[in-house]
Amino acid sequence: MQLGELEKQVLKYLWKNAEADVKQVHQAMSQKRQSSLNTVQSAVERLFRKGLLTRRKLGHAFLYQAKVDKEGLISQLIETVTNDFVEKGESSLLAAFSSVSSRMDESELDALERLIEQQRALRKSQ
Amino acid sequence: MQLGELEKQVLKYLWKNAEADVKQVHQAMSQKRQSSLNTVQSAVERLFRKGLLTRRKLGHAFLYQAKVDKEGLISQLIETVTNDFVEKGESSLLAAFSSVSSRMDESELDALERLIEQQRALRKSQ
DNA sequence: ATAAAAACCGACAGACAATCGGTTTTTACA
DNA sequence: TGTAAAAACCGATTGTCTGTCGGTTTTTAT
Repeated sequence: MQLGELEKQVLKYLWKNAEADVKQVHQAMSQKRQSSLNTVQSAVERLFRKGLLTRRKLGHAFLYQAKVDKEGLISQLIETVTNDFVEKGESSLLAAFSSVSSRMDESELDALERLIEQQRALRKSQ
Repeated sequence: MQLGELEKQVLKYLWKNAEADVKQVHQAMSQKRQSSLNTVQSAVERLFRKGLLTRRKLGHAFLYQAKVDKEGLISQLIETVTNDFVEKGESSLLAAFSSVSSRMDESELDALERLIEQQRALRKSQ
């Protein structure tokens, strides 16, 4: 999946603000760029068509909401860019990890290990 | 960085075959697609301009070689797709990891942990 | 010197994001 | 219930990037 700059900004906004209509998104975007309302409308609709947003009608406007969270999207993007380089049968996420691990320094490896433990603890408790 | 299908295939070929000229690459590509020699030439040059290949003249042809290995490229791609979603100061690689870890199952977590240990062992021995 | 081989140049088509003007649809309410 | 305003939707344009090649220039072996 291919995301443009404006689309990413919209997503980031919707991760911080649970629901918003196009007007609000446009308002927020105008901090960083001066896109017209229509431009923002297009970007939001593109994201909706891509399945990254949900929406519901409230009054006369749609309220849009992020359908995937940041972590989910990043995972998805990683799988996308990784997939083509992974033999079938192999987990592309794991392959990605092994690609990256050699580029990490000691402290990052430590942090990563802690992450794994955290993840395990989280599962035990549920 | 944005890579097309043909470009990816060229890279994969050059990872398996240390050095090759355009003719050889074209030869290899013709297994999977019937691009003209010129088309392959363009793709190879684009990769060269992107800094993903090196080359040296041998006889009357350039011999091209992958400059990054598969792991390096994947890391780079992950950083690219991740960067925009990561607060500055935060390691985007680590952020990517934490995004993905919650999508992994037990066995993948185990495998990941083994990878970390492997990585550490590798470092101690060098 | 020259012919063959390879590199290089330029052009075009097809995706896709950003952009926005203009039209249609919807809805609140006078 | 007719209408104005708001929002959605449509269509067109621009710019970037990949795939695609034809044609020209450069290089090199003989």
